[in-house]
Amino acid sequence: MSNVVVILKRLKESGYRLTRLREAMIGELGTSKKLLSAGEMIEVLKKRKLAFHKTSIYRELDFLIEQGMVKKVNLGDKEDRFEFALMPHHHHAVCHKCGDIQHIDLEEEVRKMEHRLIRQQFKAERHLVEFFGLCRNCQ
Amino acid sequence: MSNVVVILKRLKESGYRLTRLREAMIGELGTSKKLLSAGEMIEVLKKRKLAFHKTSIYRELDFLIEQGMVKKVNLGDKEDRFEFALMPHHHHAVCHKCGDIQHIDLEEEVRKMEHRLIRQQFKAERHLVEFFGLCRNCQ
DNA sequence: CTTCCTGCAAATGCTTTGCATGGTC
DNA sequence: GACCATGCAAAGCATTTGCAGGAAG
Repeated sequence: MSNVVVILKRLKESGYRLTRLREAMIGELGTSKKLLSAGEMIEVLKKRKLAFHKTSIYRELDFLIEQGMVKKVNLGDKEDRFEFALMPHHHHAVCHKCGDIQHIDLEEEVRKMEHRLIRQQFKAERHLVEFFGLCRNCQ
Repeated sequence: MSNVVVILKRLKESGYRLTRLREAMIGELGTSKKLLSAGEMIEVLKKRKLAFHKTSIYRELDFLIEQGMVKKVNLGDKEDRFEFALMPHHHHAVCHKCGDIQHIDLEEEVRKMEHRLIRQQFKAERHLVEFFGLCRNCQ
């Protein structure tokens, strides 16, 4: 069952409504190859000719985060970006040409980094590990 | 010769002036244990009873970046933070309790990560690798 | 006394809030 | 019909810009 369906189902079970906008936003998050920011979400939905107000996008994103369905990802620019919270912890390789992202597993190397930090008496709890460059199609 | 002195010297040689505010800001960047954001710079200098206008802080930070003396570092929050550009590439271990930072060298592990990406046909050009946790004093 | 620097006021851009209306179940 | 969701207007906040006055050399 796709993440999109799982999320819609959970929200429904919690007594929340399945509105046009909510379904569209969750759908976009599920299919977009890029990590969308609030502004990009607004643009994408405008292109789909949906009628809505910006305010609702910000509110809905906050709502989805509160519900634990979505989480913020920061790629070092000022915009918060959003992705489903359901997937296991991972990192991103972001193509700066087409915006496409690959989800990558770097846990092994991250663990080594954390060990190095322990030797320096720093107890790591959270990290930010993201890469930017060119994807296979854009090289 | 300290970074602070080097920067003041270079600016002077380029025909720029050494004003109270400029010297104070460069001094703070040189001595702060935290990575300062524009807002924090404003607070710190206010505490020192310097008279100045916010605008000047933003303008001066931009100026120092243009001159190549300072660079922006993003730690995944919305605020840009600033540090001297003179030091070699490095990463940060940020204590979320006291804000203190350690500069760390993780080049070896980063190179391994980049190799893993190459195997997935992604050509890495830039990365964001930062850690958050507790420093030796705060554990 | 030149030209760099700064203060101030206002504009910008993104995000949030309050309140009334509308839509979903 | 109840209550969640949305539209709209206005407020907030960090940052930027234009212009005129101030100070470093």
